[in-house]
Amino acid sequence: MKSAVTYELLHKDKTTGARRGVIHTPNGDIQTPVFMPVGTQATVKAMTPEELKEANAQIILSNTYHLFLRPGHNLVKEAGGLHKFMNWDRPILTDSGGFQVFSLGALRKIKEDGVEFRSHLDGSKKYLNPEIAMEVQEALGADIIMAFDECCPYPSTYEYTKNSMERTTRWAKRCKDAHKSIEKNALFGIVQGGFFKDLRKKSAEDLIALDFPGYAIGGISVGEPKKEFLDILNYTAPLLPENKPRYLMGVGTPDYLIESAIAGIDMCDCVLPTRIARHGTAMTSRGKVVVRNATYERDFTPLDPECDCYTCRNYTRAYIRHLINTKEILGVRLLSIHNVNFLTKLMDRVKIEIENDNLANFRDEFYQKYGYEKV
RNA sequence: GGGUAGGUGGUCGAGUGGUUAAUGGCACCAGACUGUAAAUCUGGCGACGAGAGUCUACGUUGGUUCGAAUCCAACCCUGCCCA
Repeated sequence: MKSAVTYELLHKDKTTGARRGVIHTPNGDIQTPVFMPVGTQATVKAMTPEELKEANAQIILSNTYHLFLRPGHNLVKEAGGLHKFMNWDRPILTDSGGFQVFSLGALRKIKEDGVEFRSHLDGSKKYLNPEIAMEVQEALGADIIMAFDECCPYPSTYEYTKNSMERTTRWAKRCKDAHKSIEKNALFGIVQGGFFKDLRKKSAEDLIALDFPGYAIGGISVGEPKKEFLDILNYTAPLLPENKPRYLMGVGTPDYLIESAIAGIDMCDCVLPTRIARHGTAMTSRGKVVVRNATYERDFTPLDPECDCYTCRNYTRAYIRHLINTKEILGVRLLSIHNVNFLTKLMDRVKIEIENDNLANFRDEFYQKYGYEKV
């Protein structure tokens, strides 16, 4: 049976090995490497689908756990699926709820069969396991769905990480067995193993044996130093099949996105651009601009002089600072629009640099301009 | 004119003899944020000082007391009620 999602490699950067490709999905093609904005509750906070398209967002994320609690996957199914429900006709990826096993730490209990949650909304008991995560995600109807996993905290012991990783692999098998709508959505496996290379290798091997149509790396970018992040990323990414999409979960910052592409990653997602937008910060070609700070009170220039997004074409730092400081909704909207644009444009640039076999140079230029230190 | 309630740090407002440079909220100033429990959270917020610390502060002036934002007196100002 044909997988819902396939990967086509177009070009490999000769200096780094970064991959320029296309992911074919039921709702259209995705040019990679790609940054995917996160819309946990069936909306990328503060942005309309039209604005996302104008920002050249090719695919967005949504979340099993959150939609399971509210409004319920059956309601979304009744609405005609997530695409129709939220008026987004491009690809969607749903996360499995595995990240909530991590982020809702105190509110959940992990067992072999699955995870018992206390709802963060009302404290009621909820239950997710591989089979339920599949049922929910199939009802939502995303193009790419994720295996139910556990994302380990940093730091975790070897023993804890090993047990967790092995359970995640068992869960992945159960997800695969439970997954029915193979032609409608592709199920990706998630490599775990924390910060231990032998565990990463074992996880990758066991998951590859299960033959998923795509693979994710989970459990990094969870608070560790950048050096450790790069170490595990650069070790793990090459373990994954060449002919399938590689997805690094939860990244992130501009430098991490470039490093990910260099490591041979095709897809990344992150809440960061929209979250820091809500908290008053813009990502720009010259580094972070905390536009709510007093220094921008009389700065009548755009957020980023090199940006041509809707926000930068029309509004000044001083005005956006005023909107943020007066808690006007428009401030959050304008910053979100800009930040998502910034990252999608960054990835557009990365694609061109890969095609020109120039990604390594571009990274160095970018680091210098943005103000990052090389690790 | 009489009565009454009150005047506290940028602001609103606690405190009614000592552990009070003075609770809180807001405003303001920073920081954090990476598969979203996040339009959230953390810290700072009298002056000088790197710091220990020093100084100046609760309408004004005087007084009581070892010690006062807190008690007393006079005065100034504000709200409300009565003339």
